[in-house]
Amino acid sequence: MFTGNGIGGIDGKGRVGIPAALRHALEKNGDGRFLHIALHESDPCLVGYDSGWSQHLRGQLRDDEAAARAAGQSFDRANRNRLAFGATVELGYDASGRFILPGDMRAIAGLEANAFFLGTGDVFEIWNPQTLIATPGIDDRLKQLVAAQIRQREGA
Amino acid sequence: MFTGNGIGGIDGKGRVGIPAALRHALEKNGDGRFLHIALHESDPCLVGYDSGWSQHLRGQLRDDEAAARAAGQSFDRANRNRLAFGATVELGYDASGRFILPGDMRAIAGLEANAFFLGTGDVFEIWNPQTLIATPGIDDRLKQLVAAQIRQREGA
DNA sequence: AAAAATTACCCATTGTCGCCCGTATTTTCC
DNA sequence: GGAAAATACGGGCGACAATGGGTAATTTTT
Repeated sequence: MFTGNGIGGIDGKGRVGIPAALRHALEKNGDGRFLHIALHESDPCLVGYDSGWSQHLRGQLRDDEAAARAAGQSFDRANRNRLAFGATVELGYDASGRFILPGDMRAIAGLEANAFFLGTGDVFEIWNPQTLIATPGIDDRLKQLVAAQIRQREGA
Repeated sequence: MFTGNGIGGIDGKGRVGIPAALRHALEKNGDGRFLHIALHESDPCLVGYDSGWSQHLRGQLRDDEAAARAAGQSFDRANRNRLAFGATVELGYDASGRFILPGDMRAIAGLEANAFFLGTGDVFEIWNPQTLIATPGIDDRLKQLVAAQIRQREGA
């Protein structure tokens, strides 16, 4: 379970630090120091999860296909798999919880100096804080939370 | 399992480099430095896989046919088999992961200077990046990934 | 059969990535 | 409040990925 939130810095070498709260959840369910990063379905951010959840996702994909077939519906396997496997990467992180994000993913999420990590239960999201604040439809209290953390970080 | 994606360059001698992420998957399941290349059944790209998967293909086709029958859809077995078994080649690649694509296959996929490799689970696809972006029905997020990688590669 | 082209294999260079260590700052616990 | 642990961050170094070029063996052509 991924709960809580936090800001991880991005250094000059492009290394992104995972806040401790979420890192502990990763190490609990995954094996080794690996995490999976995918594109978010609808919002301009990334999604992260452990290898255990990744296997769960694959099983779900299989079940979905079987269900669609049983119901006589069409199932676009090619495109589902392209997203599920192609637009997902497995990355290793070092002992202090930093991983290197591929440049293309970093560009899509618009990540620069800071990355805001947000636990959402099964997975967590990675945002550019400014982008989150600028995105409509997100609860104001959450935005205030992000703004406060940014202020605190830059104040110090 | 083929996951992730990447761009492999095509040099003046026609050698295509396999990105490391997918190459590792190849070496895990295949024996020796060989890969199988086939034509994609519906899209203007190529399909690649290891020698282990080539043995599973027969069963996969059977399952597909049964599923199509059950769903009341048509299934052109003759042509599926022609594609799956006739239009494939086994190629060797060198120690740094490069192979030489036969001219006809290269022409069909419209490959020029760059080849975009896309993992889709059991197999991976090889695209001309421009073609992928121009092909309808493919998720926008994937197209953004490709575009970002091309930009990054040519920017540097 | 000789010459030319093609292919497979090998070596060298460059740049990047992954891993490790040291250090400063914060948090926790006694 | 002080000690100890944990977190976060910067830098260095080795390994590997990517790319270019060269050479020998095989095939094709003349």
